[in-house]
Amino acid sequence: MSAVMLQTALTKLREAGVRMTPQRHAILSYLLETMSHPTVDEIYKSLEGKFPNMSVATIYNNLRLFKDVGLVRELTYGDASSRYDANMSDHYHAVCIHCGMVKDFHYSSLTDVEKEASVNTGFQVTSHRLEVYGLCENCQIRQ
Amino acid sequence: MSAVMLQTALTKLREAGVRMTPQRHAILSYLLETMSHPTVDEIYKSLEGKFPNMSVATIYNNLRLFKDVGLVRELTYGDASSRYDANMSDHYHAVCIHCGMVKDFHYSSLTDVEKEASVNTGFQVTSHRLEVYGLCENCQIRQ
DNA sequence: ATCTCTCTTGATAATATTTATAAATAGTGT
DNA sequence: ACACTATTTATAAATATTATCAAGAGAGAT
Repeated sequence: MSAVMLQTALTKLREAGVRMTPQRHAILSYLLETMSHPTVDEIYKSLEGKFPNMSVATIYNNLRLFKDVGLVRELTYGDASSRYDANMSDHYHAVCIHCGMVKDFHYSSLTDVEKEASVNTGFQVTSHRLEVYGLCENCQIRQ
Repeated sequence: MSAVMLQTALTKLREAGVRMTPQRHAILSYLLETMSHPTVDEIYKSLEGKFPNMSVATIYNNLRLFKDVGLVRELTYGDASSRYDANMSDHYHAVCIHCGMVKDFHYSSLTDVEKEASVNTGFQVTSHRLEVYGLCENCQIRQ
């Protein structure tokens, strides 16, 4: 599964005229392998074994690139670090208010909300974001 | 309306044992008067006529206080400044992706989502956040 | 009205995340 | 292998927010 997704992503990048580099490849495959919605710092630490000299700027640059091409989604959390999700399928997130862990869940897409919001506000609505907050299973035990 | 809400808020603070100060009063009443979900900087600029020496730290401190007491809600947007909403009634937000403006809208509360998410993820869900993104009326014209 | 205790303010430094800059490096097509 | 250009690295800068602490000001007791 992951291997196929990586190939698809690489093709997409090639078609977009994006040059492939070892760092770029490593960041992308790490994102596709993990389900953990990592932060920049987590990616940095995970790859410093393979790339001891990699700059954090490289990670930021590539994540923005992947975002622009439509390969990853950025999840922002106020002043806390953003998290990055390479799972572009239709899903939502549950965020732990204690440890920050993010877990996926599915729910029938809220197309009604976008229509309703558009009528109500006059906005030309293009997307929405839904998250639930609470304690993850680990943090429930520890409290 | 606003006057009543201010009284209610002041009572709530007094009951919580919070000391009243001119700055605190000004920030709170400004938040209750405006419907614009202001940032810290906007609050700062709006009040510098009355309080030329007010520190931004004072605004941050008081907003956190109001948040803890349950008088305002913080809306976070990644690396951009947070916005603050003193309307604690049940509603959602439409955010303009061009100018950042936030407009309220109403929608039948998504209690189902929280239940579904809880079952799906094992989280003990306490709240949710829903936002729609798009172009506000002004920015639609200018594009 | 004044005293006193304690909380708050204001000024500034510190922290953290992200972006900008520029020289060195490395892809990729020819 | 060459040359052109994008990318990486290292570092500085920008931005938002929090921490620190001395000075100032509420509010209840006297």
